[in-house]
Amino acid sequence: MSVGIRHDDLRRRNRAMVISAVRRAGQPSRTEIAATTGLSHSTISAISSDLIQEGILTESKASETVSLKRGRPQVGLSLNPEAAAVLAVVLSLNFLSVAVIDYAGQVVAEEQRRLDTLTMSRDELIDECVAIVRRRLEDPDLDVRSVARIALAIQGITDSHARAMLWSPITPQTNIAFADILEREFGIPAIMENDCNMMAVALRWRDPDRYRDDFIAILLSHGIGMGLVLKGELFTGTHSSGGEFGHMIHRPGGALCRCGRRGCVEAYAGNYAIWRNARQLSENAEPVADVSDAEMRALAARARQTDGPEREAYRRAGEALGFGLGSLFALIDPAPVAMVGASAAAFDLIEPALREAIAQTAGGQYSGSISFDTEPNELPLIREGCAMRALSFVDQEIFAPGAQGKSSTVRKHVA
Amino acid sequence: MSVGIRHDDLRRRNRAMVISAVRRAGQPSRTEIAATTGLSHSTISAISSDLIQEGILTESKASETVSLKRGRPQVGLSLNPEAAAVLAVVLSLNFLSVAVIDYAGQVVAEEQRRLDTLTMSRDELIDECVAIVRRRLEDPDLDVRSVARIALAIQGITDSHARAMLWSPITPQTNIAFADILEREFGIPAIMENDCNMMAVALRWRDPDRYRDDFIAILLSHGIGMGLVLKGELFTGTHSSGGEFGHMIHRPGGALCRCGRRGCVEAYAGNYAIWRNARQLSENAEPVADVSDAEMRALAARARQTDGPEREAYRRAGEALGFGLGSLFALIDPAPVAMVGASAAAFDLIEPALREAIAQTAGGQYSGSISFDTEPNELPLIREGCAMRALSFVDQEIFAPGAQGKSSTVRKHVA
DNA sequence: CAGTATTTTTTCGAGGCTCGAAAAAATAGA
DNA sequence: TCTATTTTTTCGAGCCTCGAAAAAATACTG
Repeated sequence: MSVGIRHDDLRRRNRAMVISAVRRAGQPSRTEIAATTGLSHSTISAISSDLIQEGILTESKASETVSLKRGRPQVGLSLNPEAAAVLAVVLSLNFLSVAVIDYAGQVVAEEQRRLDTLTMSRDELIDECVAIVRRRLEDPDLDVRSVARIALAIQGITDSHARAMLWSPITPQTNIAFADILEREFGIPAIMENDCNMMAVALRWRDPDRYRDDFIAILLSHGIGMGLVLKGELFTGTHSSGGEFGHMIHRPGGALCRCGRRGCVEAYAGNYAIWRNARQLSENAEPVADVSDAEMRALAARARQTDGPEREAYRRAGEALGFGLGSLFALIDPAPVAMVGASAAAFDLIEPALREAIAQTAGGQYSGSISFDTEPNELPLIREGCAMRALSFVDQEIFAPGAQGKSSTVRKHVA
Repeated sequence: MSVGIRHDDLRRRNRAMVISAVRRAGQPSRTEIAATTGLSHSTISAISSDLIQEGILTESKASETVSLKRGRPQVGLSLNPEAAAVLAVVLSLNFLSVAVIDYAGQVVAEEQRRLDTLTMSRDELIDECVAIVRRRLEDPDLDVRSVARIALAIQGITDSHARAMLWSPITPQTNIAFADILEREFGIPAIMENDCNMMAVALRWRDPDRYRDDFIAILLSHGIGMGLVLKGELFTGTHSSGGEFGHMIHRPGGALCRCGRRGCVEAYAGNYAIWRNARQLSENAEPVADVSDAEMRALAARARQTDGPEREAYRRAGEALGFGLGSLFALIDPAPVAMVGASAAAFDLIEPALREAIAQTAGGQYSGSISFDTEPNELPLIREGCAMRALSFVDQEIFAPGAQGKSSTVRKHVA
């Protein structure tokens, strides 16, 4: 059962709320914060004065343009970029990238590397991640003491405690506790997140009007992934990152999937599946390890040109996605969908069959109202989500801590 | 964004927590409550003394048997049965029942009625519900002023605000705002809930060890329904009661479902589907309106006796349920499952194919650890859940109200 | 049976927090 | 320069929770 509210929780929670209001609004005045949080002006005044003194917020002569109004002008509050920094590490197929982000959310440094993740050993994989983080931390421009959090996103399944990668299509290795490893190595709290979940987090920040409380982000790539936000909360499984939309069953006993099972949505809609069908190979043909973006673009071009096996392959992908979404909508009610990843550029080929399939399912009654948006470039999205995730942690756990963490390293250096 | 915590919320929340602790534990002492809530002894003392004075809790010389210990004996706190009462109304196929439950959770009166729901008009349906409630409220043994809530459970889809039935298999009528109707008629707050969700609520109260934070209740009946608890919360759709497990797609374009679509899980696992397959009718055959329990028992008996079409029908039901659960487990991770309803008595016929199917899905890696429990009698479960739902409302909204509701009718009569 | 040990519950003062009202600050218009 | 207006801070009041100590209620002990 949930625990009672202690007296000191009050301040902590309201501090967190003020910080979060500032992060959302950018440069709100105290009055605006009072309005959005529902707290009184006096309380906001007290809390924000604390936060400014601690170096977490700064005053900035806000909205000079809007000072057409009479009366004392509003003073904008903004996040102090120097209050902390976080690292966002993204590990995907044959690619590793890291970005340093200041407390206000600006990227201050980054580095990218090509790897051969499929053939690397466990230790090589770990070493590369540790090394790229170390290089960033050794950057003389960066105050290492200010780095408060490392967030690592990976394609694949992570555990629900955000500690480890359990399984990933980018490597044959399994169960690597990246978060624990980085934490031990650098003494900085780390979390391990699923890439699609981070896409969803980023979409929420990018377009809060469209992606508010309930929406779905689907990654159309070599595999099929999903990030799901329900009732304003990232939806995760109880043991793992969950939301393995790509491995819902489309046709029992059907096409061979990369996961070794049969009939998964991915076995019809993943790049390898589209490629396999376009070449008219058997459904039992072993999934290929990778199909280049260029090759997929060529497939899509041919599909647009002539009504051949390529077009049929995309049609089947749409059908699988449609029935999958239909089953999903039976469980959670329809919501806006973002199609992310290289194959989202071919969504025109996928959409007709997808809509036709949804119309045959329980979600069909709403099928007109279901809207799709496409975003071909997943990497920036994942990195952005990762950064926001890490920053939210700093907001809540470090700058609005429970009694035990009152004197953290980070706070000291700012004061 | 969530709202700030005002100062007066504190007491309210902690009051609610104390009440809920008492409801869960039965007869806890103040010391026990302090332990489970994490609040100090002084706080618990203050709050419970308030609650006793207001007639919500009563002291009861607790645990006379356990008074073997030294020291001042613990005084048990329990819910005052007279503090309030709620009505639990359950409307299912051809059947209407109502129960009056006191604040401590004991049934004090009940009434049941057979109807012909499939042929009744909208007004007849509403009138029957209003009439049965009125008869209970006119009972001279009942203090009407103490009735604080009416909860109505129905098979079918309800809206997410718990106001209306949107669609139900028990009647051709749609969109009946039962909650609003009852509320207007009697001036008592009412809610409209989905039957399977109430099953899940009841299971949590009955066996909190097994059904704690994550579990699934599946109704195997004429149709297939589901109640889902995730992270300790009842899972509902954003617009409707959600969790329409029975209408996930098992085989695209497959057997004809009662909902008019094709290939739903229910079209293989609902009573009418089993009956249809056992008779070796076409998958396109119109679903029959009802199959009697006796007939289903006869089918099951034949299936156990000889390896004929009956056994095959149950096998197909198991397969559909298995693939459906497998897809569900891809999204939410495996969890304990309760199979409820008359067909749960035939679960021995269903289970082998079900497990075999799950093993072929993403949930398969855990298939050994997935445990099923059966409960053939859904009605008591639904009523129990309904009652607990209504009582929880009274606990939280009436006895631990926000500033506006401080002087409710109910409170006055108790004081 | 009186005295002691033990456990539960209440009492009481201290310390925090939020709130509303009033004051102070900062600007635009007259 | 003065006034109106809006934002922000200040200040006292009112709650709430907490810890420590006191009070209450029982079992053990000789």
